[in-house]
Amino acid sequence: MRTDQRITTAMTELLRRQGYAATGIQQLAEASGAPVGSIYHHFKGGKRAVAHRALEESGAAYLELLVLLLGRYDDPVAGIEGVFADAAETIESTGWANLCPVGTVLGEVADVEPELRAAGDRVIASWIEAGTEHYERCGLSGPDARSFVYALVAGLEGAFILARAQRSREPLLAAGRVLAGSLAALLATARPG
Amino acid sequence: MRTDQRITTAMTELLRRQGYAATGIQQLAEASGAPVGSIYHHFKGGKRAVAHRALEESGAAYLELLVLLLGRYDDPVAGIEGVFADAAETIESTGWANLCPVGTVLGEVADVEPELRAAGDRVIASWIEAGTEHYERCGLSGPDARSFVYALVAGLEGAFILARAQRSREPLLAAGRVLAGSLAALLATARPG
DNA sequence: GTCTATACACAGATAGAC
DNA sequence: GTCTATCTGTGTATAGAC
Repeated sequence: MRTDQRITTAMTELLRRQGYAATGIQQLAEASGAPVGSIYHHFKGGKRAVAHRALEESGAAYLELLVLLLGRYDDPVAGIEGVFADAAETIESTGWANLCPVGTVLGEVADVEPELRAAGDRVIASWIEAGTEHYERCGLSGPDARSFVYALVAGLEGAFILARAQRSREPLLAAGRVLAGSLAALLATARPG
Repeated sequence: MRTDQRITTAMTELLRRQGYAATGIQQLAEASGAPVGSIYHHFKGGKRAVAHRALEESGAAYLELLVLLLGRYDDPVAGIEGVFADAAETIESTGWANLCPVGTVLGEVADVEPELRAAGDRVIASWIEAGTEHYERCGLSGPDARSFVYALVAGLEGAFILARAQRSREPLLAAGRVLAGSLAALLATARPG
């Protein structure tokens, strides 16, 4: 694997576990196997630039994953419960590590790192757009689809936090159940009968 | 105001804005007006102890606030939309600062600060318990109430992140709309007719 | 209980040999 | 493109005068 890719991947993992501020260049060097000088060679902007790349990469990966997971079932309602159940299983099996560095980092730096906030903004916008199209194809109106996707992403990110804090799958399973019910109700009114 | 209270209050504000790792003792001293030595005098455990206290205090404050806001309307569904609308207005008027230091800090330190994670766990448990009782009184079954409260708290925390990242009220308003609809559906099946 | 000075480790970043 | 040594600032924490 190329050096810059190894650095980005290591950064993603560190952001997941401990966030942006607590992650040091030295630690990144150890985790990636690349010496400090190499990091600055590949990323002129230093730590911030590496994090920027890591957010973009994670954002794109989750965009693919989300669409894949949601489309896995014929029934959209089952798809929602499936996504949350999968997340619950994964998060426990990783020892309650965060699944999404984007949410963690944005919560931490949105007020103090304009560049990273803007990168996260673009990532989230891409999720909302793709999700909205997905649920429009399922039969929801544009506004309903968009609202539901915001609730879905917010519910996922929030439930990640609760699940990690409580070391329990319950927050994810509960949020999935409620959002699945919500989608069922929206679909029922959208295509009555 | 007492010195230890000033320190705790300043820490809460700093945690909100920039999280735990990025907040230094020196910065806390400046923000609180108390010199470094006084911080260590009042909080033997240093930075971690101050953050611990700040989380407990914020948790208790939000417990009161949440119950107050939810009970403000006779109609529980209107209460949900009211909470999210209020949050949207407040978050914008503060320049997109985080409203809840608990979520931010937990996302950042859950894997690396066991003491703070445990403190946050207790705070969240207190929210879930109080919220569950509230919605049981509204007519939901115990399991439905508990699931809905998890979805509610997760939706709030997640929407805070999205709203700050996008500098938009839309995530909060959208999540509120969806969760209000979800509660309406749950109430309709709980007390038919 | 308040405040200053300081110890010691480590941060991010850079220069320059290889 | 890789790696080492190092610069400068800041981090947490403490000792001890007041």
